[in-house]
Amino acid sequence: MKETLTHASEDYLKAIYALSADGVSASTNALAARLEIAPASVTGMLKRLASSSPPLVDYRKHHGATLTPEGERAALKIIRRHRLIETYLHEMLGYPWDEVHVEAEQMEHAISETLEARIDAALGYPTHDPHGDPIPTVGLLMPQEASTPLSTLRPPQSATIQRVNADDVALLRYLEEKGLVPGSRLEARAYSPFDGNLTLLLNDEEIIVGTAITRHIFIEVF
Amino acid sequence: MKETLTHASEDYLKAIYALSADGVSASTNALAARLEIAPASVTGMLKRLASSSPPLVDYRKHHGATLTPEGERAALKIIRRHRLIETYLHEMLGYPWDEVHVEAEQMEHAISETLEARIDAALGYPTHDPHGDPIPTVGLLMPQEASTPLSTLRPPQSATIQRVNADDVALLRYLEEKGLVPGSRLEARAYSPFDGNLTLLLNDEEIIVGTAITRHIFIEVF
DNA sequence: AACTAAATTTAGTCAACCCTAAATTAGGTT
DNA sequence: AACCTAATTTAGGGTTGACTAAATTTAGTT
Repeated sequence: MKETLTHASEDYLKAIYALSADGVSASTNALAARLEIAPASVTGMLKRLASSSPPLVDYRKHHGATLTPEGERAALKIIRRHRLIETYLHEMLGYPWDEVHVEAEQMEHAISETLEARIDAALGYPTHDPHGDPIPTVGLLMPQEASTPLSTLRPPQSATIQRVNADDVALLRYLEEKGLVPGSRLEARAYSPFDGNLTLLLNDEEIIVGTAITRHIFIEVF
Repeated sequence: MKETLTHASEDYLKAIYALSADGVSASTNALAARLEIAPASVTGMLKRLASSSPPLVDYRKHHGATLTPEGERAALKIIRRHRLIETYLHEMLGYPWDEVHVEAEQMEHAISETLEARIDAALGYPTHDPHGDPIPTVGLLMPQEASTPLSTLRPPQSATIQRVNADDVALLRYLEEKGLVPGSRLEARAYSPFDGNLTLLLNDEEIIVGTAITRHIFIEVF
């Protein structure tokens, strides 16, 4: 029951987890796109993951894959590790938030359970990573939290940024510069229909952001 | 010129570095024993390392391998990384010194140059790891330091422990418990010939240690 | 110089992952 | 119901890095 997974398997499980929202299976092509490998390679790996013991995915030809309970546990374990590492790099080593993802992507496959626990403790058992994503618990439960896209905010509503969902380094750098990071408070001043631009009051400054940005930011309205 | 090395290659280079003292080549069998793989597998890898561009080892059939300048640079890079990680785990995350090696063995293949530099800075540019081994410089020079085995100490000499050369977790744990760690001062009280036992004064206590222990400890006499 | 034991290499396999190109299937449209 | 396209799988390869068993080389001993 303790067979160590290969790096590639771990990456697949993470990707399947990310692509399959409530029961919807992750398609071969979607996985190939996300992992930047050829679709044919995905087929091969899905077969392997499905025929391992215990099986980590349920795989139906031409219908993609979903995680088995074991597969989901494995996925959550890696996601937890990834987010703890991101948080550690950011908080303890001064890593800029746009760089933590790439580094964590490598490290998550290389640290022991022990180190994971020490990192967790050193950080004071954090619940969210630098992008605002929830960190799965030690028991491997993913905290579910409602969140609304910033694109739905309308004057005169106010909100706090909860989570920023983006991989693009340039975008992250831009967002940080503007102060569009988890925890920031903002107020909608104007909304322009058709283009979806929002005028926001943030740190006493007004900024105008389009949907290409507001799509990636999730908020808690108050 | 920047082709990334595989994990296995890095492990081989480290092993060859460790086994080849001044020009002496590392034999196939010695490498196999150290890496815990079959000798035949070593032959295959040595050929690959020798025929890569640039070649990382000089390999002569039946005569083992030595590192080329490129191979040595690569080896020192990994050793530096390994020792920085060991030091970090020990100093910043409270890892016991007997556990740092195993963890670093995995992590050394997974961290970026950037993270290496941040770790180095966070530690204040340390020169030695928790076992007292010198950390190669950023310029990849290995500090050479003379050191005498504790087994050669004789009453009434005194010395400081400089370095402890052991992988065995149980031994390391024992040594730490007794205070036989780098930096400790000790004084030889008695030496018994034939069995080589040394009676040492250490932290106001007398302990008797045999050659199985004194062999692994290196000192600076004063 | 011949023999032998130890060290090393060759030869043949295997598993994990990736690839491209060709074949097939699913599912929506006419 | 036949057809087309997009999604997917099959088929055939390639690389890395390990294995075992058999063959060979080296080096030490007689």
